[in-house]
Amino acid sequence: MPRAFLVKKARHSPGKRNWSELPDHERGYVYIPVSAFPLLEETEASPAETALCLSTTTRCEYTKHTETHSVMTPRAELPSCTVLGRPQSPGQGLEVKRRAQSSTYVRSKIKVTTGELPSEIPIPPQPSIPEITKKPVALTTSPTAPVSTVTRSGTGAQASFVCQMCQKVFRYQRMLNRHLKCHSDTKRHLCNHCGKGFNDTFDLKRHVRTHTGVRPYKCSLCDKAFTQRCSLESHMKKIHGVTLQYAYKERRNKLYVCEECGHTAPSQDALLKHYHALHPNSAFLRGKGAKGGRGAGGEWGTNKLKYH
DNA sequence: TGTTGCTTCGAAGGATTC
DNA sequence: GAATCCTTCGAAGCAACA
Repeated sequence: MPRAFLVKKARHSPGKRNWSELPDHERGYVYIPVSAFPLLEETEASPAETALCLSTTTRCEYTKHTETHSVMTPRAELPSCTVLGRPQSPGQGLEVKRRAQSSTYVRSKIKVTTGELPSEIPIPPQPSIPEITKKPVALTTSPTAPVSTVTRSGTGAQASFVCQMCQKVFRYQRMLNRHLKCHSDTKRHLCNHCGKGFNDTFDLKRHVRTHTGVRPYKCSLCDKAFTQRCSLESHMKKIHGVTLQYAYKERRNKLYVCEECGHTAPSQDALLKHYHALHPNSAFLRGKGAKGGRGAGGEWGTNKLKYH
């Protein structure tokens, strides 16, 4: 039984994961043994997880990264064959075994709400969020500065918005507004699988991949695939000694991911065609129809509860 | 028991859309 | 201009292994 099964360790990083630091009884979460809750195991193992097809490419593929880079970098190949039903390569046995073990562990960590499904979770009262003073005031970095007010100083690019909770400074009010959500225990985006809440849509989307098994980022040098790009890049660096040549905070090529099966497409149109061809009844397409087509699966898997 | 690799997620910056 | 979406960085925690 995984160690994390019954023990919930406290986070020691101040100001981080405050939501997780809430006692379980206050959040309504309990840990439920997989063995005692077989349905969980069944419902969380998506077809994508079991049928995720990984390329057997082992040679190093070099490609020109982008027009903006003159450096030749090994390409972190993105899966093009993550279609359901594709057989797995023979050399994948060990990896599959590891993943299976890993999956069991991951599932055992899943927290399940003791109450209703997310869509029926009662909306708690919105915690008070500090107001932002409209009147520009002098921004001071003095440790003796009052901390009970959110302040703004300067104008235009020089403007600064300070969080009264942690004294962090932001260039834009929208940044501060979003930051203030971090101090709130209320999460607007709830996972349909486990009920966990997130501040951001993409945080939820990313989290849902832990339930669906979608791993869009595939290593071109081995069979491993990852849910996040940084995981792949870390893997490439540590395992294969390949450091992708990107500038600090440089944007990578956008990846269009089918959250149903993990298939990746080079463009939004290609992704749409894929959805129409293989997942005509997907939540993605339903959302597209409802919204008139915005974003690349932005609302997929979300269960938004708007408080404002 | 310490190290390594992987998974997961908080949080902020920037881009896109309304 | 605000809201939303996406990318990116970094850190915590776990399993596997030497």
